[in-house]
Amino acid sequence: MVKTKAKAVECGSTGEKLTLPDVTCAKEFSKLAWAIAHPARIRIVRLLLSRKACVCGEIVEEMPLAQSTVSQHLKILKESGLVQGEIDGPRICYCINQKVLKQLKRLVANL
Amino acid sequence: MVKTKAKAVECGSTGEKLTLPDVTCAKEFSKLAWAIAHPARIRIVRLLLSRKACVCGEIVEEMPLAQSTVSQHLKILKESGLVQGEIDGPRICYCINQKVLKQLKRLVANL
DNA sequence: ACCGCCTATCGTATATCGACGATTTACAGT
DNA sequence: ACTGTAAATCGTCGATATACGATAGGCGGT
Repeated sequence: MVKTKAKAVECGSTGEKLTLPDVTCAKEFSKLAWAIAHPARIRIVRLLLSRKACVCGEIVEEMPLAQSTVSQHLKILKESGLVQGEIDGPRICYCINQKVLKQLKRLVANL
Repeated sequence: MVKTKAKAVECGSTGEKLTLPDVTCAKEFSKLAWAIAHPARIRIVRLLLSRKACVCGEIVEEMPLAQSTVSQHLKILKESGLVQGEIDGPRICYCINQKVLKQLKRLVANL
């Protein structure tokens, strides 16, 4: 049921203009927007960007939230594709997926 | 209870970089992201952008949703500031608030 | 003044989010 | 093999989102 879905989203990646107010990519777009539609997740994204990478524990320390809650937000971010986690020794190293972040920026910029 | 809240949000409007992964503006940002975190609302925004302005009835016709549901989404968009509605004769003319849209674009671009 | 159209709001049901503590799983080191 | 740490998952709860039909309000035209 988890399905992580790290599959690269194609929507808008070719740079076309998306002029149609169609259903086109609205779902993928909204999913990405959803990922940053919470203050805690925005903080996490900024944190990851400022440090390039981060283990979960560091994130927990920076936020006034329980570990399990942070883990939930990380899961949402991973499912959106914005964040990816690599097992790096004993811990898990989270980092921003620049490709997806760029896609999000492009989608918003093309609004 | 409606309160439209067209108040200009200051966050990021001066163009500073927002390097801190702080709580700064995370709430305002997430609120804007929230506004487009639903396929139907993205469609509405695109529709409004492609036509410059639009009455509610036209939007309802383009979407597979009940009129009351569309009205709800419009309310959310209005509360976020992204959309504003002006009473134009018998109907209500909705349009994008370019200032807020630009702010959203800036916030995302500065991620 | 009445009627019909357009939009907003109310009330309601269902689904999902957001938060937490408790538990389980994975891995490094002893 | 055992232990301890790190992270994910489970189970639960209240709050909120989403959707709809029904109803209320505003405005033009007859």
